[in-house]
Amino acid sequence: MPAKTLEKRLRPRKKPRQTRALATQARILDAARRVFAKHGYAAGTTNRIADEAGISVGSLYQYYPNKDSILTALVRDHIEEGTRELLAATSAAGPGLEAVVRRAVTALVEVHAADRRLHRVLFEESPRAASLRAELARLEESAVALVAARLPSGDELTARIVVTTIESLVHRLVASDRPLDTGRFVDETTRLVAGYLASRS
Amino acid sequence: MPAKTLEKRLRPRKKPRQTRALATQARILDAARRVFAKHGYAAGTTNRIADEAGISVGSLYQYYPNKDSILTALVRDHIEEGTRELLAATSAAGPGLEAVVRRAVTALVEVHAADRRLHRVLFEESPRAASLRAELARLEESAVALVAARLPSGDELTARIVVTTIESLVHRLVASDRPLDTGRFVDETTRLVAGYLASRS
Amino acid sequence: MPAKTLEKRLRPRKKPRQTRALATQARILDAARRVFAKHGYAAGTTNRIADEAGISVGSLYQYYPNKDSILTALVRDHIEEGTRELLAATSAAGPGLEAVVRRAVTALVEVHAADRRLHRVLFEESPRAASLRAELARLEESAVALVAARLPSGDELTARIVVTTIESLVHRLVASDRPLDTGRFVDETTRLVAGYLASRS
Amino acid sequence: MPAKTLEKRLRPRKKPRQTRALATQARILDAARRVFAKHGYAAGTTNRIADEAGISVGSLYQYYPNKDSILTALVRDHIEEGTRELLAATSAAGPGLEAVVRRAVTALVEVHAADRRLHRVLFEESPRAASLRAELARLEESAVALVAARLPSGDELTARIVVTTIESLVHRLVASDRPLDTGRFVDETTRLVAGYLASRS
DNA sequence: CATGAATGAGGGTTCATTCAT
DNA sequence: AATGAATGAACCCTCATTCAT
Repeated sequence: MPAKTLEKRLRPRKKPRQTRALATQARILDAARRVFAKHGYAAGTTNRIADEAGISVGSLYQYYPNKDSILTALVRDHIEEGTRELLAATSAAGPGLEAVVRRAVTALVEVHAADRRLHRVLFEESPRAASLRAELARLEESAVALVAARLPSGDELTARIVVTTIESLVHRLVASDRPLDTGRFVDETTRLVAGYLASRS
Repeated sequence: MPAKTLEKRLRPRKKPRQTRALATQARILDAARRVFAKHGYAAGTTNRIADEAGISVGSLYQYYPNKDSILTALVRDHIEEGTRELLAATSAAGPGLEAVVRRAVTALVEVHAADRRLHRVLFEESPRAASLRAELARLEESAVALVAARLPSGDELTARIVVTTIESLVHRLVASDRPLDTGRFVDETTRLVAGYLASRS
Repeated sequence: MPAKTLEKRLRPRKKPRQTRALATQARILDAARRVFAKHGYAAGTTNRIADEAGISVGSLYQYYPNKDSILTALVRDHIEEGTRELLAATSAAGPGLEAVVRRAVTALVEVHAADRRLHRVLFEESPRAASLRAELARLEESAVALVAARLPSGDELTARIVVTTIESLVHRLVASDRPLDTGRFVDETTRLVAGYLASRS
Repeated sequence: MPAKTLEKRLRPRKKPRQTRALATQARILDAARRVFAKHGYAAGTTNRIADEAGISVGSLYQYYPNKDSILTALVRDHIEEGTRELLAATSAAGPGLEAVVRRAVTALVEVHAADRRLHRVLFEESPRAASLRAELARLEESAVALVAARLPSGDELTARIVVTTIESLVHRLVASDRPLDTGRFVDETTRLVAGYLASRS
C-alpha cells in the first residue's frame, strides 16, 4: 500500500456541493464524537455513528471512505482548535512570563476539558495512522520553536521540556477519572513551569 | 455478561498449586506480552497468544477465563514491579530531597523503558475494565500518601501534584515516538520537581 | 500485494490433523460445488456454502482463507480429474488415429458433463486469479506437447489447433443450454478432428 | 422483483424521440462498454458508468431501468453487428465453399477482436438473463438454417456442427489470454470446417 | 487436563436503486 | 429532465469463546 493510497484513505471523500451535503458531513462528525465518547473506538461502529447522525451507513461512506478517516477528521479538528486557542491566549500581550504560561495552560485545559472521554479515544485508544502521528509531531515542533523564540537563552531543549510538561499534565488531567480541581491544576502547573523557566534563564 | 460477576471474570480461573500449572500460567503471560507488544491489543488474539505460548486455546482458557483477564494480569504485574522498584529506590536512605526525587524518577523510567510498545497497549490501547482502573487509582493514592508523609507541610495536594507530574512525564516519555534522551529527561524532571517542592516548603 | 501473498491467499489454510477436519474440508468443497452450481459465483455466498455444508462460516474460513480459494480448489480438482481421465483414455493402446481421438473426446465430454452449471461458474463466471490462469495455460501446453509427439510431422501448431478445437467444442457443448446429443457430438467432433489431422500428415 | 415483469426490466425505459435523448442513450452504452471492459461486470458499477458518460446516476436510470438492461443492450448491439457483418460477408457472391467459409470466419473474428475484454464480460462474466439467452439461441437457430439452406444435403445437424464449431473457435480465440495468430487461425479454421463440409456432401 | 475444530454474532464496507431538490 | 445525496440489504471475513474427542 503506497503512501498515496494511505493519504487517500484518510481524507474525506468528496467536497460536497450542496449545502445539504455539507450539513450531513458536519452531522457525521458530531455523531462520531458522541458515539466514540460513549462507546470507545472499537465499539464505536460505523453503523452506530450513522444511526446517531440520523443517516444511513451508505451516506456515511459517501463522505468518509472508512472508519479511520472519521477519526482522523476528528483529530484534525481538535488540533486546529487547540492551535487557534493557544495562539490567541499567548499573543494577548502581557509582560510577565508567568502570565503567559498561565494563559497558555488555561487555554489548553479549556480545549481539552470539552470532552474528556472523546479525547481519550482519539489519542489513546485508537490505532493511529502514521500520517496522523507525523502531523501531531509537526505540531509539537512548531510549539517548541515558538516557546524557544520567547526564551532569553533560546535553548530548544528547555522549550521542549516546557511544552512536553504542559502537554503531559493537561492530557493527564483529562485522562484521569477523578480529575484534580481545574483552577488548582492551572495554578500549580503554572508555578511548576514558571519556576522551572525562571531557574533556566 | 449476566450471571458472572466482574470479579470472577478478571481473576485467574484457578490457583494452581502444581508447579507445572504455574509454569504454564507464566508462559501464557510471557506470550501475551510478546504478542500484545507486536500486534497491539485488537490484533493480539487469544489464538495467537496460545500459539506463542506453545499451547492450545483450550488450555489458555483453563487458566484465564477471558482475554481481559490476561490483560489485567499483565497490568498487575507491571504495577507490582513499579511499586517494588519505587520503594527500593526511595527507601535507600539519603538526606537530600533532590537525590530522592532523582532516584524515584530513574526507577520509574527504567521500569517503563523495558517495553514501550507493551506499555502503550496496556495503558492506552485497550479498553480498561473498571476494576482495573480502581486498582490503579488506589495505587496512586498510596503513592500520594507516601510522598505527603515525607513533606514537612504534609500537604496532600502538593504531594498529588508531584506524583501526577512524575507519572505524567514518564508515561509521556514512553509514549513518545521520538523520545527525549533518557539521561537528560531524568535531569530535567528532577529539577522541575525538586524546584517545585523546594518552593512549597 | 506481492506474489507470495497471493499464493497464500489461494491455498487452503491448514492441513487438518484430525480425520474430522478432513471430512469437513471435503464437505465444504462438495457444498461449494452445489451452491455455485445453483446460484452462480456472485450469489454463491460463503454463508450459503457453510449452510449447505452444515457448518458455520467460521469453520469454513478455518479451511479456506477466502471465497476465491474455494473456487481455486474446485478448479484444481476439475483439472486433476480431467488430466487423469485423458491420460487413461489415450494411453489405452489402440492403433488408429481416429480411435484415439474418439476416446479423448469421449473422456473429456464425460468429465465435463458431470456438472455443466458448475463448469460454467468455474470457467466463465468468476474472476479468475492470475495464478490459476497460468496453471490452466500450463496444462494446455502439456496437452499440446503430448499431441505433437504423436504427430508424424510433429508440428506444434497443428497440435495446438487440435487441442483448442476439442477443448472449445467440449466447453461449448457444456455451456450450451440446449445441448446437442452427446453421442452425435462425439461422432462429429471425431470426424472433424480426425479429418483435419489426416489432411495434415 | 415482484410486480415488474422481466420484459419490462430489460427493455430501455423510453423510446426517446428527441435526438438529444438518443445521443444520451448512446453515450451511456459507450461508457458502459469502456467501464465493463476496464473493470469487469461486478466492479462496473452504475455510478461509474454514469460518471464515464458524464451524466448523473439519476439520468442513467431514466434511460435504463437497471444494470442488466444495459448489459442486454450491449449484447444486442453485438449480435446485430455480428449478423450484419456475417450476412455481408457470405452474401458477397462467390462460388467456392471454402471462400465462403473463410469470409464468414474472417468477419466473425473481426467483430470479436474489436474488444476482447468486453466480450468476455458480456458472454462469460455476467449473469445472463433468461430472455437474453433465448435471444441468443434464436440467433443461432437462424444461422443454422442459413447454413443448412446452402448445403446440398440440407442436413440441419451438419449445419449446426459447423455453426457451433466456428462460434466455439472464435469465442475461444477471443477468450484466450495468449491468442493464436489471427491469420493462421482463420486459415486453419477454414481448413477444418471446409474439410468437414466436403466430407459430408 | 489438553487439544483444536467449531461456533456465530457482529464488524466494516459496497453498490444498485430511489427520491428530494 | 437532471442531479447527486441518500438508502439499506447483503457481503466477506474475524475472533473470543465453547465443547467433543
